[in-house]
Amino acid sequence: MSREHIVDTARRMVEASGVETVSMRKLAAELGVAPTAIYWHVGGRDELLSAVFEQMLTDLPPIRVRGRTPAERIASIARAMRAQVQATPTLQRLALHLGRAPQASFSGHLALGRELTAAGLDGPQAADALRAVLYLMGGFVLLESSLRDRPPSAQRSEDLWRAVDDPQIAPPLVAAMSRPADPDAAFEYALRALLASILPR
Amino acid sequence: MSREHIVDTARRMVEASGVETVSMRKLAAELGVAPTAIYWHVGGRDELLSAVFEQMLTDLPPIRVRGRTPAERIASIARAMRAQVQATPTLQRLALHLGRAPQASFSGHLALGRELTAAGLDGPQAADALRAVLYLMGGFVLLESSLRDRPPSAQRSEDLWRAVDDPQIAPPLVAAMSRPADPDAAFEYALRALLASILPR
DNA sequence: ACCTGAACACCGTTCAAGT
DNA sequence: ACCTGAACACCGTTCAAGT
Repeated sequence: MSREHIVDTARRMVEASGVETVSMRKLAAELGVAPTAIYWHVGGRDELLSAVFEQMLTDLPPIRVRGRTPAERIASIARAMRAQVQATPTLQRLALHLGRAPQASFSGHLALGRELTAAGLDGPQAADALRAVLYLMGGFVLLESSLRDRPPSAQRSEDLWRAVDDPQIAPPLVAAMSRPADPDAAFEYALRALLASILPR
Repeated sequence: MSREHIVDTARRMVEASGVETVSMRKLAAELGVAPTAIYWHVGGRDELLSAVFEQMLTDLPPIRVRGRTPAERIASIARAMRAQVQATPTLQRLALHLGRAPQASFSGHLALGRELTAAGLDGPQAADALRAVLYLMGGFVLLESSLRDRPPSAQRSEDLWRAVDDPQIAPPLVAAMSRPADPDAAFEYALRALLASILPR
């Protein structure tokens, strides 16, 4: 019944069934202990979740940079960050819940900073570029996750498009929007478009 | 004690203090009635919130399109959508909670479809472009809102940057990242960069 | 038709009491 | 030092009973 054992158990529960469903009482039952015993070792619920978050952070592998040109290397970082976020949905939900989203991806921020410096960008312009890439990546994964763990009653954008009959919109466009999006392709498209405008050539 | 009166009261409460804090019991107290009376008129909590969502949707003003060139007009739609989302944070939180985010911004989707058609784009390429703009806009506002209503304990990305000491990152870039971001400027920057690559010229 | 009251199965957290 | 039990102030929802 150490603090370590409690945090480990909480982490297993969070990873198995999500942040929301983990309660102090269920955790206590899992530990075979009274709910109030937990408060002696860790603080309240949010302090416990913070400890879980910190533990998961240390297990995060570093971001690997690939490619030769600056555009390739920056794109590879953005892809790696997105992949890491997608591979650790629980960590991301925790980060969001605790308001520590920046910390969960900060090693990627630094990697982007290094590549932009190497590409010859500097100062406010480099910061604009860095933030643009971060916003694009972060926005994408946030959107994707909010689409993924939607409630059962959720509507899909495709279904709304299928009912569209607007003479000012080309029918092939309506047809294309009525098919499910390929998020990977959409991300590649937007990322390339952004980087093409951002980087000096 | 009509269904209408209940939904109106729930809406006032949601707008005043957020989705999470509205409970059936508090709403009942506000109505001067037993909690269980609500169930006769509307269904459970989520059905009630759906009714509030639908009522708020009908009050949404249409998206206004400005500018002469396709790039200007598309940019104006993206800006208007972002402004509308920012002006209706309660509606957006409701949409997210209920999994109806697409519906909350669909008039903007259609406006983009019309402008891309007018710009001569069509089929899958137009759909790629449309989705890229939507993802950029949606991602931005999601990120901004998750930064805005962060818990009191939240860290800011600027504070993390202030502690950075990496010889491979130019000091002026570190300094720029240590200052708070201007979200409006970042959005304009990313939007322009994206549109410059997307639109045929 | 419409509302109440009791009840069920949950929450997080505090705090005095035990060992 | 570490744990329990009772208690407080909450949840959403069901359902028999009242008028």
